[in-house]
Amino acid sequence: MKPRDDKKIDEIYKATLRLVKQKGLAGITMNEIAKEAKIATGTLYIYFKNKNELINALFMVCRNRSAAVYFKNYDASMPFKAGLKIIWRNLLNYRVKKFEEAVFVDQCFHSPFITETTRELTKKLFAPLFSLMESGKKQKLIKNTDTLLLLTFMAGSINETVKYAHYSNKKLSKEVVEQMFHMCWDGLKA
Amino acid sequence: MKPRDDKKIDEIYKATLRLVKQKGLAGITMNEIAKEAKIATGTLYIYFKNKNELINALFMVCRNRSAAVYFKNYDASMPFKAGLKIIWRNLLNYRVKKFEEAVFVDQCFHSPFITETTRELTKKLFAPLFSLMESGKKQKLIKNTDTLLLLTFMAGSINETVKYAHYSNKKLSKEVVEQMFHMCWDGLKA
Amino acid sequence: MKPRDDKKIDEIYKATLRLVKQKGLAGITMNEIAKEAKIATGTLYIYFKNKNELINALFMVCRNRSAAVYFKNYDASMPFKAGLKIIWRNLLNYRVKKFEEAVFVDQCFHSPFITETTRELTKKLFAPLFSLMESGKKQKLIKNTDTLLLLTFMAGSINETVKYAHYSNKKLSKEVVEQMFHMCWDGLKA
Amino acid sequence: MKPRDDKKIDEIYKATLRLVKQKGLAGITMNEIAKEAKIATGTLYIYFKNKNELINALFMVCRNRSAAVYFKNYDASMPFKAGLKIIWRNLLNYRVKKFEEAVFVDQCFHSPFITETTRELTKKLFAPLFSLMESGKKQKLIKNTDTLLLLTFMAGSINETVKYAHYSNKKLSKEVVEQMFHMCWDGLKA
DNA sequence: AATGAATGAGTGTTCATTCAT
DNA sequence: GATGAATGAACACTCATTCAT
Repeated sequence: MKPRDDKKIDEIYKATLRLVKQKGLAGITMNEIAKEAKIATGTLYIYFKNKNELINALFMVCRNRSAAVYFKNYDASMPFKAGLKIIWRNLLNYRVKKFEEAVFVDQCFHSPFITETTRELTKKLFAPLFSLMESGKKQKLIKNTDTLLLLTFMAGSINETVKYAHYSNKKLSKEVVEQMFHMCWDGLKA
Repeated sequence: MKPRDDKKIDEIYKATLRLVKQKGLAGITMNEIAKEAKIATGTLYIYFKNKNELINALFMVCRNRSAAVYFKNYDASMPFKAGLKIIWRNLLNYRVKKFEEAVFVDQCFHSPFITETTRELTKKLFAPLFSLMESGKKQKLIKNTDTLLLLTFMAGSINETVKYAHYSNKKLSKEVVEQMFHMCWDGLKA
Repeated sequence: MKPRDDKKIDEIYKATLRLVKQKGLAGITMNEIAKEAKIATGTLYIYFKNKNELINALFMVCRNRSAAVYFKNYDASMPFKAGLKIIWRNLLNYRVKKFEEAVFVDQCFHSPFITETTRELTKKLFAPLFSLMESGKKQKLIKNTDTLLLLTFMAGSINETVKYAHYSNKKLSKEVVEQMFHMCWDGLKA
Repeated sequence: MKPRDDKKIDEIYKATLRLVKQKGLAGITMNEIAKEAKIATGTLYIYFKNKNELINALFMVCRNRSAAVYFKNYDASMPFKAGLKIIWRNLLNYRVKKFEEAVFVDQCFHSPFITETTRELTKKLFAPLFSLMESGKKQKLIKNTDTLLLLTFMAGSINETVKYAHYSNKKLSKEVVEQMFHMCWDGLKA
């Protein structure tokens, strides 16, 4: 017997991400995904019930992966600014290194593929970041503003900057990254 | 091919924007657009050669409209911070009021519909904003960082915040808007 | 404007019947139906939402048509045997002349296409035949057996005979038809 | 290719009959058959070269089985009516007890699966019934009509009645069966 | 022999586009 | 110009069949 191959699932995911980056969610077909993943069309349907489920599954995988990465090297007992910088850097690194995943996730939010339940599950993943900000506020280190607004401010500047860097083919040098964090921190700090 | 029933063209645009917001670029068909615009499918093809051209035309319309709005009430002779605040507010207002347009434009960037030339045309529209930032840097009012990085920082926080507010059904109160600008300014300032 | 063409529906029906007779319900594809009806595949879907609805609609058309034919030249005031003979002959003629329809209807009963509601609607069409048998029983002209059993007996012999004649390429001569009715009548009569 | 695991072949046959009764020949797949028979898809192809051969083999099995049953307890030396009644009853019993087989065989006649040779083989099985009728005619006990017509008349009323009873969920009581034979006999007799 | 994953031609269905009215 | 029926290539998905284990 030929066992089900988990590597194949990964190939499918990779193929999908590559194609979405190239042509957007709007432009992908199941046939293309299969070809890109070097399997037959039918094989796709062994691993995923249909296109919808493939997209949703990949969406959740991306979200989970990113959440896992965000808190790498982070420890809740760190001083606030140090902890924030680590997470900030993780966020940036993730979006730079896994640019395709980031693009895919962004595209999904306004697509008919993502179900409401998938959308909601995603919120739960970022709780630790929320706590960090709350503690920053308590310590009067950052502005006493709505926590989600603070997070959005931080995320927004990262996301947009990474997009800009990617499409203008500029590498984010150490200096630029430091400048970026500097801007972000100045914006947040009390 | 393009007669002057501008009302009809506008209906088509509105219909498209409404649908893209609902279902994403991936999910709309020419038939749906026609139905939503209350015209026949064939009529669509009197006003636009094909789907591609419809999307591209609408993309350019949105970009032009937004560029026009960005510099409302702005005058290059204003003091830097006052000018910046006006533009900043215009940007925010545009994205809040014309949320559908913003979503559409964002979706287009990673779609097979937008041609490279359309993509490039869009850059030219924001020259005045570029100049403003340069002047701010000369006056040592803001950080001496790559101008595009500064712009991206500003735009990113606005975009993400508006999205957050929209999807969480929160209105951006005067206070919140002031706080947002405060964060942005603190981030930029020297 | 090109109006919707009722002739086309008829062409589709005819094509379907022809194909079902040739290859059975199991073997038909929408493409074949379209080709046989000399229209494009997509056109099929203007007139019928999907394969299921096409089959169901045709099923009902056949049943209605047959019900209409069964009672041609029949009048409830006729003497019982005369009336019965007319209906009997109508049944026979229908199944001979519209053999394709009869085959189609038979095939449908055990198919996944026919919905329960379609199946039930069909029962209502044969009420007059039911009344006739009841009256025959009251006049003690035919056996005092369950009416549906009498009807089934009559229908069964007709159906099977027509099939036999068709597949063995035998024409049902006047004499044979008389013999058949004779057998049927002898079977029914008290 | 065909090893002797007769149990497995039997399971496959049973599974097929069950499914055909449920969804018709049109609706079954090899996968479903395998699942219903509790074997792997590939195993199906060890026992049958392809779908066609499976259906044809099952068709022949059904025909042979039925032919065997038809003449149970029958002896050519019996008086005509007694012999006929035995066979008649066997036919009825078979179609009641093996309703699934009967449905399957009926469906096969108009399917692309059954080959012409299979169709022809089937005729040979009913020779004894043919002889019986001929002898009945010689003894002037039954009508002097085409023998196949007489047989068809008999078979038709049985088939249709069993279908009717099955789908209306009525059991055929001893009385009803007697009435049915009475009708059949009256129809046949000289 | 038995398994069920893998295949890809073929299915039902959709949809950008054309065309007769 | 306006309509919406007609088209057929292309899509999502299925399924008879094969094949590696």
